[in-house]
Amino acid sequence: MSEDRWLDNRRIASSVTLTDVAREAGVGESTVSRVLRNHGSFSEKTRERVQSAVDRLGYVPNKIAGALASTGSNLVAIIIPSLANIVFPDVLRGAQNALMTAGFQSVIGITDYDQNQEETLIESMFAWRPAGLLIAGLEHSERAVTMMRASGVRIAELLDTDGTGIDHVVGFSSREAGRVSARYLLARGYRRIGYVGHDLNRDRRAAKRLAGFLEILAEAGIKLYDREIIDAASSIEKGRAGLERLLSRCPKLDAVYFSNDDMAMGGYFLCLGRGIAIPDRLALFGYNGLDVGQCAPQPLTTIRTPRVLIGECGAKLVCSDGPSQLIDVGFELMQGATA
Amino acid sequence: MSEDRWLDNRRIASSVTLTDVAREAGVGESTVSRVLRNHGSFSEKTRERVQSAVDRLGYVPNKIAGALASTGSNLVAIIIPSLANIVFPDVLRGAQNALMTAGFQSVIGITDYDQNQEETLIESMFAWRPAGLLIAGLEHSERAVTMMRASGVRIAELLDTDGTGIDHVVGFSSREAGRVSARYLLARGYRRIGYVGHDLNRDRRAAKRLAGFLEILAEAGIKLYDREIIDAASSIEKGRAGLERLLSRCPKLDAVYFSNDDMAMGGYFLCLGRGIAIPDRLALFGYNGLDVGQCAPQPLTTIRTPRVLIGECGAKLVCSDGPSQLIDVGFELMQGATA
DNA sequence: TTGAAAGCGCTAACAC
DNA sequence: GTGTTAGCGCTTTCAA
Repeated sequence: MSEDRWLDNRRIASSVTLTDVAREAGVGESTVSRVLRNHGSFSEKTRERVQSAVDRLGYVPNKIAGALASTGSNLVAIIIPSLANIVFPDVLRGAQNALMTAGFQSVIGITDYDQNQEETLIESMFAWRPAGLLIAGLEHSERAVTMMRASGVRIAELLDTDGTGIDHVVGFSSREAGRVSARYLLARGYRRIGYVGHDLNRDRRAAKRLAGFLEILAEAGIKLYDREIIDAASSIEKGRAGLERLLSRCPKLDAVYFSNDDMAMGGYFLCLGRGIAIPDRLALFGYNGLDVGQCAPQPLTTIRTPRVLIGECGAKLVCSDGPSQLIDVGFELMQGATA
Repeated sequence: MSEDRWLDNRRIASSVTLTDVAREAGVGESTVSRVLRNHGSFSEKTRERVQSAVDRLGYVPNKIAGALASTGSNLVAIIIPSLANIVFPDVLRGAQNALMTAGFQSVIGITDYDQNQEETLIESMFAWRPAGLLIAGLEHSERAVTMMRASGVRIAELLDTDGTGIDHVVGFSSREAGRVSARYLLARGYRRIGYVGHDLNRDRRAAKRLAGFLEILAEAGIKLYDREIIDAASSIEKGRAGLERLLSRCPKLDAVYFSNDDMAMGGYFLCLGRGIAIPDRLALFGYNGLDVGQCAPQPLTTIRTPRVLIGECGAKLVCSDGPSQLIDVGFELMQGATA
């Protein structure tokens, strides 16, 4: 250990340095560095001596120093709104998977759907000079956009293609998902259609879906029968409560469009409990294509979104250089038994 | 910008340094550092000049350099087996929340339930000299334990208390959860009890629950009627398939203990679809206390685990110094309508 | 209250 | 194939 370090109790264990290894192995520092990174040339004999010194000392390279010296880290920043909505763990999973494979590590931040928080996070992540940034959505504060542009860091904006991106964009059109849902319900003959949703000010993509949905209804000369918006994050319980309230106001509804599958499952459970016949008495339409909906006795009619794939694609783009890309991964309408 | 940097196109934008700020503000580097960290003394006038220079230049402090100089980062490593099982996003959520509040950033790693992978991750995270490490479970490879011990990094092992920890431990006894479940079913009079579970070699805590469950059955002189183990991660679909197979072998079962709520929901859906009366014809018992189970027409009888809390506690412990603690957060049996 | 200077542990020329 | 040396951008004494 570097002499004076013996005095510092707290850090003895973790402060074996490359210099120590070099001394132990009886070679120069740069030689150790070369061997460890397997870069440049050295003899087999040297590699063995270094390796054995590393093992003997229990040396763990200090990436902080490494990153500073080589101006570049293997960190990739990921910024998402929440972990409570399954969408984001799924995206994260795809991203993590691709990143680890490529030798990157992810630093994550949660905005709680708050643009100020997002701004703060971007700044503090950039302070680590990440190799890339994956971020949910296309809507950011002006300052956030400026920072991202100025950073020189590769960016991938995920989950949405309705708008303009900064660098890479991977997702699909939420508006179009809403449109497709509306066309489907209309084609099946439903006319007294209600909506049960959650906090649209925060979940911008849910708002876009509803906008697309209403657009098609309007084209068909139909207006939404009624809507029930819950001022909270989406959940099964909120979906149940929302539909309950909506039905008590409008018993004549023949179909309900939900802001996502969680909400729709709540509605489904309500109907099951009350003996409301699905889809004859009431049709239900969700969004996301979650397992829970697909395994129910009557699979939920919904739209499946390739969340894991989006994370993967974004991660790959950000790790490789090349021109900015816009990748529309699409979505798929799953005809179940609820609409 | 530092003169020679003008030549390096790729990094112009992000390479305003503290030196640049000092020059722009007409003060010394250490003064800028003090102002930025709000530490040490400086005049109000100076703070304004520095702040304005920072804004003008769009300076973002380089934490890599900062961490190297001060030997200490604000990074906390989090290592979990998976993101596909809701348990871990929940733990992560709790941890993230506490960490951000305390000014830390989290670097996450996924082991995919693989101890070698875990070992590799621990090593590469330690290379960033994190302030702490949150890791799921108490079972690690020998080398992993050695590295954790030697690192000097504060560790919190989460979700399990059945075993010996390295530093802090936050969780509850999985064995005891299994025992409580068995006692409950026995007390309700069930005797022909089956088990439907997922890959126990990988999910050690599920294995411990089953062990506790069997222990109580054995004490009562009862043996498990039959079991169906699916060699895959838990999911609603696998739960359904598992129960289906089990029932075809043992139509006389009167209760089934599932490895978790996902699996149990699959079983629940199977019964719903087949018109199997719950709990009279067949009782179902889960684990985790997920929303989906609690919102079903017949709430699932299960054990609620304080996942978010565990993440929070672990994070707080790791960020503050103090003696190693063992915190048993307990769990709660939720009597639903399925058993 | 402020500045100068010596590192933090590593990488990357550049000699040899 | 290997060692020497000059930084990377910051924090931290220590004087002034």
